[in-house]
Amino acid sequence: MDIEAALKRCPLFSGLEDREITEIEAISASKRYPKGTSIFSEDQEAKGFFVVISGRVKIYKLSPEGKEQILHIISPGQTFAEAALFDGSTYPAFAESLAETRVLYFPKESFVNLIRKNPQMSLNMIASLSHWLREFVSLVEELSLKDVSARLSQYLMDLSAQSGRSSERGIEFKLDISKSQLASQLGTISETLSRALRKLRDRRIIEVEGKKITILQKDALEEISLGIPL
Amino acid sequence: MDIEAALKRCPLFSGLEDREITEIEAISASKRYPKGTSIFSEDQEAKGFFVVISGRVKIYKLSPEGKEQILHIISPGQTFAEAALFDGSTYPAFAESLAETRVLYFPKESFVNLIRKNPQMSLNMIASLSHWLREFVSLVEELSLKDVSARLSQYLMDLSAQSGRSSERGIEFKLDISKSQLASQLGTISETLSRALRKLRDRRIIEVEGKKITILQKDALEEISLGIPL
DNA sequence: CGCCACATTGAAGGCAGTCAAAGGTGGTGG
DNA sequence: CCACCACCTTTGACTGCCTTCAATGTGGCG
Repeated sequence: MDIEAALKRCPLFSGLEDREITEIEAISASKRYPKGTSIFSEDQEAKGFFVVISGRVKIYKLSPEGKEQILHIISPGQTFAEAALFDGSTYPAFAESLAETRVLYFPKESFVNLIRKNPQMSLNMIASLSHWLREFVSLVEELSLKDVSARLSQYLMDLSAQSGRSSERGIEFKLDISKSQLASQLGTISETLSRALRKLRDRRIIEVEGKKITILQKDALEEISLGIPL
Repeated sequence: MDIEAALKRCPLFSGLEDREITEIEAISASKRYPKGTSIFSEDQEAKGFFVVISGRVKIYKLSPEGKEQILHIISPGQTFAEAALFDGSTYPAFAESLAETRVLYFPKESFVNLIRKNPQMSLNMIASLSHWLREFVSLVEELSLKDVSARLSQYLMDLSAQSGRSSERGIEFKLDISKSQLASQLGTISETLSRALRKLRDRRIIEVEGKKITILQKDALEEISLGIPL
């Protein structure tokens, strides 16, 4: 993955001149993290923010007992920890690479200056933060108002819409993370996720083969995702 | 409550000239909602955003079965629905007045123009969104990783820090919303909240008299809020 | 081939939600 | 001023979803 290509398809930098992109690149530092490396920890001082070039990063919280709640998984071209630069002085969660990952790192000071000088970037930042906010509203809604089956169904619907391809049996796609990580993202644990998947399988709504999922009854899955009782 | 006073202590407009404040006021419309009035509904087209002048507004989600999750309660001087203007075209939740409420309403188009022209306001908006984001991270953490007692204790600690006064028995303050609304904000229902309060009372950690709370053992309350088992 | 992390399944227990009923409170109109 | 009513709050009994604990299965990789 090329650095400039990643920057250009990053919403935060869209609508900028090549000249400006070059300027932006100039204040950044490239960093590399092997799989499973901590990028920053909760409450650590927020000295900069990140753009993922390749690999993937999970942003998560931990309970005192060690249960993990994934807030978001960041893919190439996406940014993270922007908000930490503008409110408070620490990162609000943990960040860890899920695979070998390359990022661009932007030190707080120079990036804030850049934004001050560049109205277009301000607007992009507002759009980006607004989008994050909407995602968090969804997450809160799901955690508070829906059961695990509904959350799982929603996730499967979303993933199928974005990476599914129809086969003769239904819509087919692969989970892009391990099932225990998926459990963390859905606010539950792997045992419960396993049982929820099995229930959907037993009712012939989906098929599961390792990471491969086939949606057999899209309508039924959607109903469950909306929280309509079984 | 005076309109100009409310605008001036609104973080979104801080650092602006009086001239600019006047300009801002010019594009807004004043609206009044009796207690319990819907201001907008989920999925309704987002045509503007709001500043609360007086009264209070709850932003909330509803489950299909009618359970309510309050996302935030907005007090005078605070804004809401800004993010809806910059991502997607609909409001992501419901808004309803908790008391007789006056707001300033800013139509989307003219407000977006204002922001485009005013870099300081862009920065304020970024700060404001970043702050919201941090609050939502906390909410997700609490809902997913903490039990009702911990969430309640956290809430009481926060409220006591902001409006408590020490008496001879402990730190005293009043709940600023009804207990059923508090339950909704904590992601539970009034029966469960009632039992959680009773448990704290039985253990002589707090005293409860209607809306009046006295914290007798701050240390114990803090431990519970951190999720340390009883 | 054997290890190790991931995944699945079963049994048991707990926290919180549901249902139902009784007590309390504030506001309104007679 | 008081009585009534609507709404909020509390309590009890019960249910159920999810977690915990424990054990077994499985697949990829050195």
